Amino acid sequence: MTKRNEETDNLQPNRPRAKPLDALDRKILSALAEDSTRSYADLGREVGLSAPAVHERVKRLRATGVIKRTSADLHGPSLGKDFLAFVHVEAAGWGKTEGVMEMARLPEVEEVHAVTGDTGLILKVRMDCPEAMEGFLWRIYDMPGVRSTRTYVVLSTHLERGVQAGITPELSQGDNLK
Amino acid sequence: MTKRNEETDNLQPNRPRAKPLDALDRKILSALAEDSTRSYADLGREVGLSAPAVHERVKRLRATGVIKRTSADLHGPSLGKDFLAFVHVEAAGWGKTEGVMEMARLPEVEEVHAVTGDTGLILKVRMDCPEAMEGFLWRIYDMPGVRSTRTYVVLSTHLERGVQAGITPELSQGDNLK
DNA sequence: TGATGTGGTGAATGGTGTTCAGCTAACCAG
DNA sequence: CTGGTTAGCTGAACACCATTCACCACATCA
Repeated sequence: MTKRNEETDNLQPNRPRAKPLDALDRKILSALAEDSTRSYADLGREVGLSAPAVHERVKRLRATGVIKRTSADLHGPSLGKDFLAFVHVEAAGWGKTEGVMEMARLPEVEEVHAVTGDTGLILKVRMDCPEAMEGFLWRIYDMPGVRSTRTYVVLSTHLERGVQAGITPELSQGDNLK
Repeated sequence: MTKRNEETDNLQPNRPRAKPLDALDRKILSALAEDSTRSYADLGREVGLSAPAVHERVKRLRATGVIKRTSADLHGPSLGKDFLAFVHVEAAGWGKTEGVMEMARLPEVEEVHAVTGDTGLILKVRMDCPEAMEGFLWRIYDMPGVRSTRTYVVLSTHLERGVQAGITPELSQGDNLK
């Protein structure tokens, strides 16, 4: 029944961050990042807490935006999207303006990043077939300011996962020692 | 409890695919990709089915691998991972051998793709700070066969989402007409 | 036409999410 | 040192939801 509060996702670094995430939080996050269908009782058994305690923490992690959302990860090829590519876009003079939002609206686009280096924008796009790619690139070129693109077609994906919680102690420099 | 069966992800188009995914399946998938905490009764109300019917379909979609898993999407900066980058790796003579698996074991690495174009491998990596990036690149260079790398530091992310179900009818060319 | 299988429904049930009152320990002010 | 306040955990209670089941409708096919 969780409401969709996705507007606070990665736009703001999340305002109401009061608690600095202790080791138990990280364990819970790590487990939920792997499989969010596990019961609170189950998680509690693993980290040494009661079910309501785990529930309380997860609720807080959601509210503070540490858990952006919980989603089903779909298999591209099963949905007819056999074609994955990264597209580097070189555009003139729009930092985070209209053009970026326009790209984000295209259903093929999964990621849009502004980057340093020999390009300005990196897009991750997934679609049916190479022909669809051609049409997609035309649409990109139609956008004002787009100078050039470079496409990297993915031949095989060997790893594709979300943000890792990272339970290694050296990652957090003052959390669980209290 | 889901094991990491990422090696069968888009290498095979998934074996036990019997059903060709009708429009209702896509609606359900689209909804679950947005928010997998919604109840079956709720989903059923949206697509016009009873709760057990939706449950049956979701169970099948899981079994056939269309739903790879359901996971909590974490917020990098809240976990101390403020630094995101794409690394292009040029390596000599290993297609999908040991080196790729070695990279996938590094906790900073979120994605590994073999691509066409002026590079061989694209890595998506997330870590604490630029200093960590330096150490990471050293480890990459230590791997046998690595010739060169090119790093694109992400300045801002404007979109980051999973595979879209794509309910637009023209995407599937012969699915729901039976 | 009758057998078979697929996929749906509504009702029943067991498990899980969720709430609540109370307990404990830490912290702070007096 | 002591009393008040707060944060966070626990076990019990409750409501809701996932899951199962028997039954049914419809399409397919011998």
